[in-house]
Amino acid sequence: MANLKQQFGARLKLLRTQKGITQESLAAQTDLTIESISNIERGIFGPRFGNLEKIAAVLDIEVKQLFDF
Amino acid sequence: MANLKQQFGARLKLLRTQKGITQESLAAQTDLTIESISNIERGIFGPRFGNLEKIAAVLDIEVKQLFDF
DNA sequence: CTAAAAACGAAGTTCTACTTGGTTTGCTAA
DNA sequence: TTAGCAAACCAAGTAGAACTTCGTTTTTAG
Repeated sequence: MANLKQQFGARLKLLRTQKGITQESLAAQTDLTIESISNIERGIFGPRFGNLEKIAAVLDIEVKQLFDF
Repeated sequence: MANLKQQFGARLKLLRTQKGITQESLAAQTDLTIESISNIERGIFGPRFGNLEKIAAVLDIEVKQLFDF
């Protein structure tokens, strides 16, 4: 796969769907918009460190697992 | 340890020193300034995804290892 | 079929990574 | 002592990516 953003996005999408939660739910719990979650999952941009923490917390995983690909 | 930036910075510093390379050398190879590397290692800010890739490449490790703490 | 979930686009805003320039501290060795 | 290197530190400015908003379209699931 091309770049880190895309790999990260695909990994996030997988982990999110495995948890059975929607983009909307993840957005609400991270104080992001659904569009931002969508953009992150599609590799349009990578989240900031603060949001990395929030995302991992909502998914109840460690940050490093988001990069485990 | 407090937050992700600080944990990441400490981890980066450890991996860099283990490789025996200076902040200046890392900065040059990543097209960042030495001050930016210093700020990252001190947890002042977290690098963008593009620079995450560069840093991991210079250290010859996978990105996830930078979050392995 | 239909409704929900998500992709997608464009344009604007906000945030913070990153820079620049400089001073200071700590370490090591001559 | 002195020199020299590595890195901490600080303040202020810039750049650009993250993030938003609004709207439309497509995909997926029931």
